[in-house]
Order: sequence, then structure tokens, then C-alpha cells
Amino acid sequence: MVAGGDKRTRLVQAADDLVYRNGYASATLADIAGAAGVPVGNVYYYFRTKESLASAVIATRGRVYAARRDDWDRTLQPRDRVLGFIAMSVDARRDLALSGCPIGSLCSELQKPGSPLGAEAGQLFCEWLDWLGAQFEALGHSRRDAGAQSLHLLSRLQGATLLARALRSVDVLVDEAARASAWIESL
Amino acid sequence: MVAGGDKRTRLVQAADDLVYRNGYASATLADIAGAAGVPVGNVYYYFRTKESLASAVIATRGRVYAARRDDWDRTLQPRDRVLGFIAMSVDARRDLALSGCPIGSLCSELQKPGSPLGAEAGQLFCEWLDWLGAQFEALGHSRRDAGAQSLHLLSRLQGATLLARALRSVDVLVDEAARASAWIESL
DNA sequence: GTCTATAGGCAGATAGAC
DNA sequence: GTCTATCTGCCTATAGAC
Repeated sequence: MVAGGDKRTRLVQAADDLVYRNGYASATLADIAGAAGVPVGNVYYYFRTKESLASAVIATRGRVYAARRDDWDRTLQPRDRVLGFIAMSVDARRDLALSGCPIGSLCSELQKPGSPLGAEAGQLFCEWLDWLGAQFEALGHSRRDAGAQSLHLLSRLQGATLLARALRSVDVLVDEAARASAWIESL
Repeated sequence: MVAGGDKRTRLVQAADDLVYRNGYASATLADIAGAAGVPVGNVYYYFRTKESLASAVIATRGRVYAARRDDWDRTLQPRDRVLGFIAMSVDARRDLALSGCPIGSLCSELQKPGSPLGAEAGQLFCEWLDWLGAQFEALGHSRRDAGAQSLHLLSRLQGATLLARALRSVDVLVDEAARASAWIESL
């Protein structure tokens, strides 16, 4: 049960949580409204459809990640920013092994030809890739190289997260993150 | 429409195809039965529940992969077996970028605490990891190292597949597979 | 054994009272 | 504006005719 804030905000928070833990399809509006302390039918006063609520969830996640990147940009050097990105997966290892990546799982579920939600979720990956690319460029790589390194790093972390969940093993993720960190430190 | 074979087999084939392309939840029994040319209600003569049909699909995929590994074991050397594994992703790049990995997507969707289907799907990953580990051992790595290398290789390919789908770009997968192949050849 | 018809339940969405 | 009650549709599953 999400308390405080206006109802629209509470609905988005509750949806964010339930969609992450149960997946989009399994997160029913009844559950979401219940968790937000809002009557079921009233959801439609704030959101036209379930999809538009999901869209708000995706936008919220995007803002949270953007804030984190901005914070790192202000306080860390490029190499430590990338290491911080990897450490983020390690810190969240429990949730990641249980429910997957908040972006990756969503993309996997919503990606259907012509689905706007799938494209919106994919955009979150693009923003991380752009930011990672900038860090690798700052570390002296060409733009082309930086793009490839970013894709490689994100790929291995996404894959490790997926495997950690599939095999129900936190270690799978922690080990691969350690290898990725060692690689970054060797650059 | 799947033709030929007994009805049970046709149902599994149709389910395999539709679950892969649409996901488990979206693949309705009506669609599956329709594609198999079997009356809807009749599905329950062959399978107790939708879950047991999914279980048969997972078992079928497992047998297909096992046959492929056996074939490579008979015809290729360890290094070429691993390269063949990577090439499998490149060959299937279109489908992978469109619908994801037949194992990974399933694990992502079905992995819920206490779900038997999630564990069955995860088992398919275990079988590939065991086989990959044997190849790395044959290439001279310790058992411990071989396990880590296997997880790393599978992680990056799974992640690249996920990203290729999310970004709707075949290149993401092809590029990462090329880097992985170069790594194997350098061992 | 094979299939038709339908039950039962739950989801998203709406209409209209307050 | 806020909420209650309900509607429609779809999906899994079953009961029972042939």
C-alpha cells in the first residue's frame, strides 16, 4: 500500500512496483488500484487505459535513471562512472535475480511489432547506451569504439541478470559484474 | 497451420511456434488449437492444462538442442563447437531480433517464485552451460575457469539478443557475436 | 476416442450516481 | 471531481453428446 502524495502519483508508484515484480500482463488494474488505495474504476479518471499508465511508469523510470546519471556526472570521473554503473547491478542483485532488470524485463515482455510501449521501454536502453558511450569516449576511445564497448558492457550485464534470474543464483550476476569491473579497470 | 503428424505432435509444434512469437500468456489455446487444426476443447484430451502443454514445448526444445550438441560433438573439435554455438545466434539473427531467444524469453516470462515452468525453462540454460563448460575444459581451462567462461559467453549472447530485440537492430547482435568469436579464436 | 457447446472467472473499460 | 456498480469480452477448463 503506497501512502502519501496525490492519487495519480500513488497509482504510478504502485504500478511501477507491481509491474516490476509481476510483469505487465500479470499486474492487474485491480491490484494496482488496491495497492495505491484508490478505487478500481477511478483509475480511468487519471489514465485512459492500462497502457497509458504503463507509459507513465516507463517515463518515471527514465527520470530516475537520468537523475542518477546526472549525479554521477557531477561527482565522479568517467572511469568511476562506468564502475558505478556496474556496481548498481551488484547493489541490486537480490531484486535483479528475483525480478530481472526493470528495463530488460519490460522490453522482453512489451516488445511486439508496432507496440508503442516496447519502443518507449527500449528508449531507456538508448539513454544508458548514449551515456556509456560518452564515458568511453572520455576514456580515449573513438566514437565507434565507444559505441561498441557500451553495447558489450550492457550486453554482458543484461545477460548475466537474465541468467541469474533463470538459474536463481545471485552469484552468476555478481561474478560477471566482477569480471566486467576488472575489464574497465584494465582500460 | 501445422499439418501432418498426430494431433498431439501438431499441438506441441503449434504451441512452440506461437509461444515463441507471442509469448506464453498471449498464446491462447484457441490460437494454438486453430493453428494445429484441432478443435479447441479437444486440447484437453491431450493435455491436462495449458501449463502441461507448455511443459511439452520446453521438453521438445530441450531435445532439439541436445541433438544439435550431439551432432557437433561428433563432427567438430571443441573450439569449433563453441564457434558453432555463437554462429547459431548469427544464423538466427532475424528471429532473435524479432522474438528473442527461445530459452531466454521463456525464462523471463515464466520465472516466478515457485513456478515449475520457470525451473524447466531454466534447465535448458543449465544444459547449454554444462556443455559449454566441457568445451572450455577441453581447451585446457580448469573446471572453475571453464564454468566462468561459459557463463560469460552465454551472458553476452543473451544480453546482445535482448538488446537487439529492444533496439530493433540485428546489427547489435551480429557485432557482439563477432567480438565473442574473436575472443574464442584468441584462446 | 473425438468433438461441440458452454460454464465459470477475471480482466479492462464504462455509465452514471453522488 | 470522485467513486460504485456493472458491462462486455476473452480465456481456461469442463460436461456431456456423438
